[in-house]
Amino acid sequence: MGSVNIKDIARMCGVGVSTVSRALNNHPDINPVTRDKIMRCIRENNYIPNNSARNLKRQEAKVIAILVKGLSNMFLIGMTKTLEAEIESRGYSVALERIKFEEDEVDVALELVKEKRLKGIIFLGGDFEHRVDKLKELDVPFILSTAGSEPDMQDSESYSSVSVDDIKESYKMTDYLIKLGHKRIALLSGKSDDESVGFLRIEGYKKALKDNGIEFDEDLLIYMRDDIEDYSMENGYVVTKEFLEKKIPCTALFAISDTLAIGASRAIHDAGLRIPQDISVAGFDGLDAGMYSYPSITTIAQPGEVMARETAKILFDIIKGKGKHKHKIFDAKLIERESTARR
Amino acid sequence: MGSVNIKDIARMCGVGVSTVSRALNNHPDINPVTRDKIMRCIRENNYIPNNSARNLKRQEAKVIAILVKGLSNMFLIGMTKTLEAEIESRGYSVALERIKFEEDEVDVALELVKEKRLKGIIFLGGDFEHRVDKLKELDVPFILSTAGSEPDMQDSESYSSVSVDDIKESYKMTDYLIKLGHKRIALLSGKSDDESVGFLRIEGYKKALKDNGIEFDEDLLIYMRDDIEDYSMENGYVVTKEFLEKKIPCTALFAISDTLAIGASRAIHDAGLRIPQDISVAGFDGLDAGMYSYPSITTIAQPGEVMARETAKILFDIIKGKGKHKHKIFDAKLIERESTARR
DNA sequence: TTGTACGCGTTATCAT
DNA sequence: ATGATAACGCGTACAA
Repeated sequence: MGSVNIKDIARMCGVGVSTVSRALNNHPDINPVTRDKIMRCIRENNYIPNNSARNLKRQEAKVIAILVKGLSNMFLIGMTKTLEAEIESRGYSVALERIKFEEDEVDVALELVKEKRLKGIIFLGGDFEHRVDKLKELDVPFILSTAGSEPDMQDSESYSSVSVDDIKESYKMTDYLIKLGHKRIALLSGKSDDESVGFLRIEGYKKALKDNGIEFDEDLLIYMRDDIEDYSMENGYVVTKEFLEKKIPCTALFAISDTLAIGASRAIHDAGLRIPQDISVAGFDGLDAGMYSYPSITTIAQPGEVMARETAKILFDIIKGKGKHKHKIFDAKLIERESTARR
Repeated sequence: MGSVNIKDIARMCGVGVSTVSRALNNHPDINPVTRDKIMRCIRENNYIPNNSARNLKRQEAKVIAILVKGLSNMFLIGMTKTLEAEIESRGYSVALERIKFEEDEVDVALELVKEKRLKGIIFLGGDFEHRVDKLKELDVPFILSTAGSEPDMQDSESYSSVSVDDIKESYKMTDYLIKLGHKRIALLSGKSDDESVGFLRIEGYKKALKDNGIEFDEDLLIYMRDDIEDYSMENGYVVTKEFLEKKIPCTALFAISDTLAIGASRAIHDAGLRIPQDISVAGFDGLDAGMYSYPSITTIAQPGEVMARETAKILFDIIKGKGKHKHKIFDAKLIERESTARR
């Protein structure tokens, strides 16, 4: 009784295995009567088809994999929801896979393609700086969604991408803060060795400073710690606390994620400073968490839903053969909230 | 060139498939020289074994599945991390599966057992009120972790469970608020038809009121909306806003999750009320988010890490045959923070 | 130490 | 409409 299989069902119903298979996959050419008989038998015996065997044998699978880098990224989780809906509405199913920070998303993808006969892959987050060659091994259509928008990656015709312009958006926020009268703006960035999103947002920050005639000050650059979870509130709290203890003068802090900004805000409160009177705080992403914070966090809101829908559209166009690979960049929106004020 | 398989590798190396297989799974009895030759060939040709075929053939798989109900539950995500570490440290690998709210976790489990030859299953969250019979179909050891601790489920000897006593902990918080002088305490609970955690926490709340001679007032019971994501800040915000507009007198609000409490806090601010001076707010779970909020949220902190470690321990004891199924209940800790004050 | 052959549970092909 | 049978790619007993 370890496990009942298709053969057992066939024997019990007095039919061949292929008939059972037909019933299972509601094939057209099968007598409705036998079909019902078989289905009843299946239910009565709690028969569950073995997916490994199915995947092994099946030719085409109508499955799209979504590979998310990091499970705790709320922004990506939100996109996942939209993506799932989009994919399922097209009659495909979703294989959601979570990639740990130390894992290589491309390796996982390669494995998954073999295992599940995927029709397409969506990479959510993650950085692909040095993996472009490896990506080419993938022989199914794939799309990089909200990965760092490095200019040199926009060229390829072998895959698609959807993202915001991290440099531009970071510039936008920095410029906004400067226009509010801030001159000494701390930047709470990624890990010190980040060559993707974190790096790009630093670039935008520097560019905005330069265009406004403000000199870049290394002391105002705060790096995320790599012994604490990436982009966590805790990380934001800890590094901001350390920063504030150095008493480096500044009137604004721009964190490259809302979660970091929330942690930073708390550290600022704990230091006896008021937001935004003593110091303005800004984030990035447009998470709900920033909106329900007190004070609510001024942020660069990425159009997650729109991006997710476009991601699905591009991918399916390619799968259906009615489109080439595209590289699409979306505008994010600066949302002014309570955490920033004129200086 | 769609895909290179083990036979191709064997042919290219001039060896038999079993030798390649041995190299892959670093079997003991294989000549190191041939082994290296094969491994090099494998790398050069980007050969990746097909997991479906492996799962199909393999007898024992050393895989534990973690089935998480709802991807956005921060508390469960935290537990997942600890669980993964515990499982991997024992030489097993993890199959993490996310169950949508409308999906049946038991069905998914049943399927997964067949597909991956699991050694054990950990259910994280979810409610199993009416599925006890279905659970019995599972022929691998499993454990319910932080599912609602219904008394009648503690009996079974066919599975384990780890949880907090929801009634007791809810009682604890309610009693704490009462002792602070609050008499009219709003309860922000689960969906109106919740028969699991939400229901139990209402029970604890009612019991505390009764023991303190306070009459239960239906008007103070706020239900989560089911057209907004469960336990989200947005849900907490919306229902609290509606509640406040009714002007029902109350001096404290106890939400059955920290995320709900954060949303509620924002609604309270928006209504022009101060926390905790005008109204005290309390949560449940002990999330980081509540700690970094301003004001920080008084909460019932579940010992997530300890529970996760114990979950792994119990499960592996059973797998190794050196333990019976257990039902363990942990104490949660009331953490006083800024959001509650004496009346 | 290495190779051959069978079987895992299913779907696809080809008869009937 | 239905049944027998050959794959799918791999691991493993068994033979060499």
